Amino acid sequence: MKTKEIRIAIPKNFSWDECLWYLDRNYNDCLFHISNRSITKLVPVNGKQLLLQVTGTNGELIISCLNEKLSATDVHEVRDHITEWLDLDRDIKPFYKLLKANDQLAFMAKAYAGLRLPGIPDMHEALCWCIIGQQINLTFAHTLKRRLTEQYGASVSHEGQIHYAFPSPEILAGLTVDELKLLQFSTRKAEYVIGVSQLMAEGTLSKEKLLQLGTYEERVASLVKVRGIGAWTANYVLMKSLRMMQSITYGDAGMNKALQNLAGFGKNPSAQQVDEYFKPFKGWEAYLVFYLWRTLS
DNA sequence: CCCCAGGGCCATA
DNA sequence: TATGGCCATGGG
Repeated sequence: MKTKEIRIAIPKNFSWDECLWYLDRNYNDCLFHISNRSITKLVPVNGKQLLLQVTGTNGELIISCLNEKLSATDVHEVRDHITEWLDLDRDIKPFYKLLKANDQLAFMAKAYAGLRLPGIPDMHEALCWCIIGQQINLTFAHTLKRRLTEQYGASVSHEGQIHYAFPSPEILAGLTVDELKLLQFSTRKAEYVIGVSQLMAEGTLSKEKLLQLGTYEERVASLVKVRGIGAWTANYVLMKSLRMMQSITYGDAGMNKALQNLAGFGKNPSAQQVDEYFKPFKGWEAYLVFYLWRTLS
């Protein structure tokens, strides 16, 4: 069943080890498996759930599909998906130049050399993940995500292991608050997840519609109108799903903690303080947030 | 027992 | 507009 391997050349300033380390750090994520320096995950392509295995070697990423034969179109889509997921097309050298110009942050360019910002291409998944993660610790957030995914997500079994995809908007849109409370969602989280899923299932809210809005501010404003989406969630989603590099997750507990550790910030810095600190990193704010998170693990 | 976690809504003034 | 209570749960 194994199809021909797809190979993607590894760009400069990319480290597969850093990528693996970050994705595998401590939380037992339910949406991929890592073993032997390979990541295996389900990826929706052309209406199919492809079980892809990605391995980094010297100079290239090798991707194979474990459960389907790939058409030429599939191959093209897979290549695009992986490239976007791992942010392979970005030249991050300018970011490192900015890091090195900052005494407090210069160490990151070396310590985390080649670390890319992994995305969440599926905006529905990104939104739900944010809602789940609001105001609770990441360990419990991952527990909730796992329960939701194992209960309602599509799955593919391969060599004794079950691989899950995040549940579709249509499935979650049809749930009741009580069904999610059984998984230990709070009433609010349940309402938000169902509400967002309904908007996405009916097409009122979509990545495409968001992309049609020209500016960053318009996109934030559009997202924040939705119940359950505040400034933090909007920025997180623009960062991870639309890959907007100017995203700053204002109020983020992790980011604040890192700024406290590295830059002597107080517990709850204002948006203005954060903006001031980020000012030299124009166009790379999302990467700075991500590297700040990296210091916490 | 307390407080805080990769927040956001809602009531109140 | 600003502030405070509330939410579910686990860990320190």
